[in-house]
Amino acid sequence: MPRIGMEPIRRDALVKAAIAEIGEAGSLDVTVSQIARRAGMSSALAHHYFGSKEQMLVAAMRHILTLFGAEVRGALAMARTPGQRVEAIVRASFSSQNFRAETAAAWLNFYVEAQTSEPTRRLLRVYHRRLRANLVFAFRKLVADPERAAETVSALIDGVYLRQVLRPEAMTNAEAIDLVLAAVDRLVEPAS
Amino acid sequence: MPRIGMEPIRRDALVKAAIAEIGEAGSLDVTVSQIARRAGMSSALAHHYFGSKEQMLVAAMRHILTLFGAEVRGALAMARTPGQRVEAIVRASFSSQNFRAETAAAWLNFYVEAQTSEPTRRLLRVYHRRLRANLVFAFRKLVADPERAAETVSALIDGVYLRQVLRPEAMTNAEAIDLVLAAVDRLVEPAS
DNA sequence: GGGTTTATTGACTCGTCAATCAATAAACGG
DNA sequence: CCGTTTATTGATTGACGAGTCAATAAACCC
Repeated sequence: MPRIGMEPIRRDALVKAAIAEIGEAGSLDVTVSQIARRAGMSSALAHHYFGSKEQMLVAAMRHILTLFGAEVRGALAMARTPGQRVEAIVRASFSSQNFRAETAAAWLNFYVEAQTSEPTRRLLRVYHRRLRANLVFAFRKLVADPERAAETVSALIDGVYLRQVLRPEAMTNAEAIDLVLAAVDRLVEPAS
Repeated sequence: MPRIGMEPIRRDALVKAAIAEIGEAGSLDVTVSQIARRAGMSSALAHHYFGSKEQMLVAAMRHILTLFGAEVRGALAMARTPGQRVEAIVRASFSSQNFRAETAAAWLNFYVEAQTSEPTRRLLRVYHRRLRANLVFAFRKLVADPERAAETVSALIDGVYLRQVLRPEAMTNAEAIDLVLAAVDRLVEPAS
């Protein structure tokens, strides 16, 4: 049976299965067996390709961050004015792709993991740095203190996500975008 | 050896030990044995008084929320104007008591736990509701849409906490208060 | 002061789970 | 073709941890 060149296919399937499983369970306490079963293979094979559970989870996280980064870049490419850049970032952050209970759950758990796993922490910091840099750049022409504005908006985004975990029914992604953009308006207007 | 009337003392010691242990580990994956040892007793005794690990963790969380609620109430009692009420809530949220890496870590883990534990979820929702009600009341005389302002500020507070988990050195509690109060000013000013 | 209640623990059970291994088999390469 | 590499899994190991239990003993109560 062994067709060759399985490695990338298997790894990919495992990463996707891991994300689905984490989202569904709402926790990182998912077993390698569960993930492997969902990806259609034995747990032994999962270990064969990833070596350890931690490395598998890091790969899953990297995958999510990559998708997210691509979405932000795509939205930014369309923006012409500084205001549009901020809006693009906010909209990408709450795209229906990203703003779902299971994705929020996965994020939350990565934060927890980051407290004890150095690679995870590094990855999350990279994401933070990028988001922040994008926001600072966008705010540079809009407000007196772009660093502070960027800090405020990114904290606000994270906060809205956190609430999504606890009460998924409380806010749609359109409402989330409204809320954050309204706050952005307030941050910007007084300076103009 | 058995002095009587130990129950409240033991329960109290366990709750405090649990919080300390969770904060130190940065995770809810702490064993009952660890907690019990820190509290100076056997794990069997911990089970005797709490029945299960979950109940112990819920008690720990309730304790944190009680302290937090008391602090907010105390600060609110001193406030005379609506603006002072908002400020009181923000300051209490980031009091040096609360705004520490280990407390933030405990919070974060309670959010995770809430995804699978109904009692935990209930408790977190109660906290959210109270904070929100306090903010809405304070904002009523200050802005056109107090609900939205309350939502924005509480999300902002949660977001700043979340960042504290990942980069405890990035922000002092004074800076956190500054950041949030500056945003509050922006939310309020345009309406006046 | 004997029976009941409360405090306390060491030892044990029972699950679970990450990780390893040995075995099987197909594909590949010269 | 035959030796090596790649794919794959069932079975097993080893650790760890929640919860239970029986046993000990002090305190309390009539």
